[in-house]
Amino acid sequence: MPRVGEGTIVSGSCLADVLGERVELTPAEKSALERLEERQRHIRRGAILLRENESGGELFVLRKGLMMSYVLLDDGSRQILRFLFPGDMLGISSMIYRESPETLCALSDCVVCPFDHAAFSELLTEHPRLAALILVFSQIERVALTDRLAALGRTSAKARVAALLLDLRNRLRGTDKSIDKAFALGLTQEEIGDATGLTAVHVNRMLRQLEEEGLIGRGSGRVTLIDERALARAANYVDRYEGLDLSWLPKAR
Amino acid sequence: MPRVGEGTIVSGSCLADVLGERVELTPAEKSALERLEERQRHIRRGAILLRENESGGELFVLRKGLMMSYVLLDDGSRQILRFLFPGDMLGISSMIYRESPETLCALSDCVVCPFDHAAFSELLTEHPRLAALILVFSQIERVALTDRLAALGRTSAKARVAALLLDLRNRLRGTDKSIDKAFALGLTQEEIGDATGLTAVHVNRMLRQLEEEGLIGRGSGRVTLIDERALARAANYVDRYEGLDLSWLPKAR
DNA sequence: CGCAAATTTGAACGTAGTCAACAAGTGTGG
DNA sequence: CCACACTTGTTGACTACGTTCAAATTTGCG
Repeated sequence: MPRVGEGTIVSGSCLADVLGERVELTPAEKSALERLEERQRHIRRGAILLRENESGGELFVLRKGLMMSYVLLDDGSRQILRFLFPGDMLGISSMIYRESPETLCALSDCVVCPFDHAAFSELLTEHPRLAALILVFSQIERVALTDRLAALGRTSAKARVAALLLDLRNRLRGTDKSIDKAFALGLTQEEIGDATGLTAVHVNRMLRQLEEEGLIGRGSGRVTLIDERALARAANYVDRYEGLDLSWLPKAR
Repeated sequence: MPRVGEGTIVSGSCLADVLGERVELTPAEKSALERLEERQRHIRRGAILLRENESGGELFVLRKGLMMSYVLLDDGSRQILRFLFPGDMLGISSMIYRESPETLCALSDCVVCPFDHAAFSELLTEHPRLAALILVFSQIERVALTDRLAALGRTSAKARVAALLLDLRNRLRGTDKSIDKAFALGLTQEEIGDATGLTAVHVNRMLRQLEEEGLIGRGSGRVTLIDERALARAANYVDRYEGLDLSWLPKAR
């Protein structure tokens, strides 16, 4: 994909790529999705796209980079809710609430495509099958959240860290097929802690322990999943982007 | 509402009641929702409507009673994901996955209305505004889950128990306006623990502590929220059924 | 190269878990 | 109507996982 500048229009749609992996999209559907990604905005690492309790006039499709959503509690601690990858739709919840329930923040330099509420609303009415697919992805996200809920409620620190590593790798592979066992995780241990409900100090100990047990390797900011089977076992991990049944989807328009 | 027997057809729709609180439904929309609740099934306390990893051929609307969804981890522990109240739609996730990611279980004697995938799919295509509303409720549920994720990841045992009590009361009040400060919680301390990621023993201590501090009262299976303000403060609680903006919804058909 | 951020490690502490015993309900069948 | 069994709730003593605090070390960036 060519490198593009602020505001440049490029063909293609990350969202269409993601949805297109699940169903064969019609030309009308593709062009409707492309329209959502007509505009683009480049944002820097650390930039906040939308702040908790502020109102968000726009939705976004993440086209490039890694982002996260989080909430701050009033003791100042942070809970990272979700990592966001290219093709993910951002800010649906900011649309249904007057004040956003979460902050959207870039973990690397990113490219996002903003579109407004009306465009989203129109998409839902004009393309019932896409509406259903958006509901499907909303449910996948919901189930992924319940997995994490169970992890925080009922599993050990080591299991949570292992689950995060597996999930991150799998989701990164979604957009970069060259990733296999090793990858740059692009998160600080502080961030891993805020995602898993642990302190940075304890995350460090758990990573070390996973390394000593031969489950992972580490070096120069990269992690290698050495014994994936054992990791998945330690983590109770299920890939929620597999095992889908979309046979019930309505006809495309 | 008259007491009805197995298979009896009654007018009205719990789902329409819930959605109707947010928008003015058209007659066509109402009748489409009523069609989902044509059949009813009575289930006993403790009955399992759908088991994790089994395939669910149907969706349901909960019409009466209290249910929960949970997952079991392979060490045998349980994480309760969500409590389900009248008007809630159950089993959407069992529709998009070949195997259900969660178990649905009745906490009291319940009445549910089963409908099939085709009926749901048809609803989405025939009524774009209802499709959007279902997406809205899916997002509310998602945000409620992120609140709980933050609670499990970053708050104390006492805060989690307080949050559960507040949430339960608020949701019960959704269907029974007579409930104010006192209510029968209908959960064992074991269940409260499985929802909050604690042990039953520790839940007991936290309830006692909340009682000793004068935040709640307890007696004969009922809980009274004495100092609601202090409870909400202790719990970081936000009611996610408030503060909605649905002005962007598409036109009704 | 120099500084700030991130990682690493150790020691002490505390929240919540575990185990165990008992009490109080709850429902069932005699 | 009571006796019995079983579930649920209550309490105490002990344990352990993860946190906190502090300091040293490494990394990465301007």
